[in-house]
Amino acid sequence: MTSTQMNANGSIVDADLAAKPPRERILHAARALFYWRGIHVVGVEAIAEAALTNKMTLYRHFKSKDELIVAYVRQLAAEGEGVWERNAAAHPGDAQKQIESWVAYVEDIVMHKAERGCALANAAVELQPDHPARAVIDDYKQRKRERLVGLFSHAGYRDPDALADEVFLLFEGARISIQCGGKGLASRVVGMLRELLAKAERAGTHR
Amino acid sequence: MTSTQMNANGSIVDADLAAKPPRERILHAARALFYWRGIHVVGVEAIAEAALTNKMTLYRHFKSKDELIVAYVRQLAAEGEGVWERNAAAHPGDAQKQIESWVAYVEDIVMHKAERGCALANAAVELQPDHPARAVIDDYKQRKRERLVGLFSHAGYRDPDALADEVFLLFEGARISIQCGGKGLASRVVGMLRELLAKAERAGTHR
DNA sequence: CCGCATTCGTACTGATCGGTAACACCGCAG
DNA sequence: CTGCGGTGTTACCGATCAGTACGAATGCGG
Repeated sequence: MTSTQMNANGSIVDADLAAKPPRERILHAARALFYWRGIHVVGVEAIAEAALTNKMTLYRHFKSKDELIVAYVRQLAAEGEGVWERNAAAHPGDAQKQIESWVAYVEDIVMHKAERGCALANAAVELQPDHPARAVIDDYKQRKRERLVGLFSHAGYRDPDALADEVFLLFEGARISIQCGGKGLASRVVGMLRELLAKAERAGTHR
Repeated sequence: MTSTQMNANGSIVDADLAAKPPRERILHAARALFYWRGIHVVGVEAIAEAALTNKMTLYRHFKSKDELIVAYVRQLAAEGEGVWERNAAAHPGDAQKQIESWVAYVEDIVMHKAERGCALANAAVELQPDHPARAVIDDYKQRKRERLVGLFSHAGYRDPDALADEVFLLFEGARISIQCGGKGLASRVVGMLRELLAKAERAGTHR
């Protein structure tokens, strides 16, 4: 985890960024600009500039802007997977603890991060369905739902599929609602998730 | 309600479109192209062409592309409001029937329309937070939630605010999930809504 | 120290963007 | 018929887009 931050203007605040290899810098800059400003409104020149390099170097590492977009989306998906794996490693065999940890993670996301919503969902909105990055996004979202199902199943919930659907949709709805309507609505999703899980657990145990 | 349709390619299939005044045609074309392809990737020339006119006429009716975007968003919001008002007029004083009608409307949306998600949410994703259209979107989403609260309140549900939040987030999550992951997940939202309302109603009545 | 391959930066290409100027055209009122 | 507002057409503007040619700089093995 780096200490890199970016304000809404897109200017990068990262002291040790210059020390990293160019490809990493470019991906880093693309990530921030794509997220905060949008994929199609950001030109490759702006990305190269934010990465403390130039357009030529960018095209030496990425064949085209589309390929950079795919790399951007892949990076996001890989980080999301990493969160799940670290969570599983932190509480091995304890699905209930993993769930609680995930809810805390969601709380952090909704309250302090993701002020522009889910980067992958935003990318899906901006990209045509046949764009190669869309497959990455769809796979990630599906795998995320499957992880939820597996978690709820292991934790002994009744009907883990339905529970995962509901949790998934609530989370997605919260993230998309952050940018149209503010954080107030989305911040209540954590309480809803906790209550939903508590009720569902009872439904599974008092059979 | 017109019989206008548009395929994913953006070609307009509307016989009596040529008879309408230019401004209406332009808005009509912009709506389809903005929704299916995205706001920033569609140029004004393509819009004018789809509207069976040219760029000059477009700029005679809209000062700039940004103003056209605002008009596009306003049109969407106005239609959404119209649905609510017609629903209220169809079942005057009967909040429960209005809720059921709304759920059926959601089912229709999720199952047959909105294959690219909510047009207003997509616009919010594409536009910067300070774009004038964003205020229209935020207002609409907030009013929509307030309508849900009012409906649930009149129908006698306990804690209509919390219920409206949950319903709202589920619906928003379903719409954003249509385009990343397919219709399978989103189609289950209707059952979740009905079950959620049934449970909440019981909670309000067996006090 | 030199030689060489890789990387970098300037400057460019053709295309397209949003937006405009100038003018021909059409229908309609008088 | 003449005038006139709205529409259509063509050409253009400066800016910016994705992508590239090519020389300058650079690091590194010898």
